[in-house]
Amino acid sequence: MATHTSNPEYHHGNLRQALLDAGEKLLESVGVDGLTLRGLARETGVSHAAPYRHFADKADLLAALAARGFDRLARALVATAGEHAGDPRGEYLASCRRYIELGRKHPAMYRLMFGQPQPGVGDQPELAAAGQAAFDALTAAMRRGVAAGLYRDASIETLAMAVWALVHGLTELAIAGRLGLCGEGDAGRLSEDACALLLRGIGTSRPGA
Amino acid sequence: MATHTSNPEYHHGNLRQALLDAGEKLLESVGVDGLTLRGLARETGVSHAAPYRHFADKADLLAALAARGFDRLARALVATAGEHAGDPRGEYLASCRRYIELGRKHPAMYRLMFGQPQPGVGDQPELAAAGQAAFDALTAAMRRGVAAGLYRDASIETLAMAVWALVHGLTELAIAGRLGLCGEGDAGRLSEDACALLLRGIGTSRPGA
DNA sequence: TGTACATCAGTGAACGCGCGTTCACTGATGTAC
DNA sequence: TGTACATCAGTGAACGCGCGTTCACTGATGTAC
Repeated sequence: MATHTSNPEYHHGNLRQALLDAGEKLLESVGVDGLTLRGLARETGVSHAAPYRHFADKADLLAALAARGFDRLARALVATAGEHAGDPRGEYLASCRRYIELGRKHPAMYRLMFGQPQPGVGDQPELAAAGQAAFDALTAAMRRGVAAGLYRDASIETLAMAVWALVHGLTELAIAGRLGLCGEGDAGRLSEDACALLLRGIGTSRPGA
Repeated sequence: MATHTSNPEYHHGNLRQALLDAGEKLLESVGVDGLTLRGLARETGVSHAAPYRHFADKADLLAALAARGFDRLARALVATAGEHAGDPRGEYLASCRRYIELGRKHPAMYRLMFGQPQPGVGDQPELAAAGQAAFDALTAAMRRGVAAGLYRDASIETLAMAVWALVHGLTELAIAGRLGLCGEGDAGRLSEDACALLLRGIGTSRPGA
């Protein structure tokens, strides 16, 4: 029952979490392709064999990392919903903004989540569940919008996928440095405008036009 | 002036093209991460040092490969425009469809084009030009639509980026196997509907609603 | 038409590298008595 | 409270691997005379 923090050298106590924390940091500094199990152990101050106590192999570690990313995304969407209860239009715009910001802030993590950098990553049930939860958060938001009469009567799946694809595309293009190729290029404004245009398309109202 | 095809064993004649051809094939069978210079040489039936006659290093080869992808994309968009001259709405829908199909057919190539798999790939001017050409094709299409009164008076950049982000997002999600998570999941129909919804948002007309 | 030579495109041996993974081990921890 | 022991988490040496890249070379080609 005693806490495990007595000796920070040996019997680390929470190596699994520490590895995932370091993994997120390394991911951003060195990219998905540069992330190695050995580098991760180095960063964590542990022998290169230690991670194998907590992860079956590299793909397993990567999947756990990606699952973390989806968790964070889902939580961000749920939080945004809470901040805009009863205002589905505000929720829509804020959710889009938040989604894109999150991806741009952690580009390597975002790409890990949606890439299949290593064969086998997709097989992990923990990862699949986390991804599904993030999509469910988005679907729930669309459902609220339909109930409130914000969106027209297309199927929820179609609405959710259209929105997801747009914000995903904006995020990926921003990460790739291709948002605003024409020069003026305020990527943030472009994203906002694009999301507003889609809202016009999926919405019932005819705001200012 | 004589053709170089006399001896297929030595003095290959067109190794550069052959390497790029093999590169496209390998890309699809083995993925970006699995593509190696040595594997490429093997596939082409040439020693592993031979590619260095034609490419400075691996990043250079990858950049040339990605440039090819953008070339094809640009040409597909231009061809689609030709097939729908005077019908901007038809052009919009056909272009979206064609874009997504092309990406789904060559997922690894598509990801190479928009990823930064190796540091330095983005520095290649040939690649930058090819990417710009593809985007220009899309921008030109939007300009025609505005001239024809199809789209409202948002800036061309905003219109083009909104469309690009949506088709890019749809393509990436499809590649990642995340289009149609809800089960019914006809990814093709979802894509069509999403593009039509955006058209409603960017368009001037109020078709059937 | 024939020979000498410069040029060019490939060859194959070799380099060093860091990786993922395994394995026998050892040090720390907590529990049973 | 004190000792014996099972369990667990980490260590460090070792494995084989395939990679990107270099280099001195050789075989083929085309041109000058």
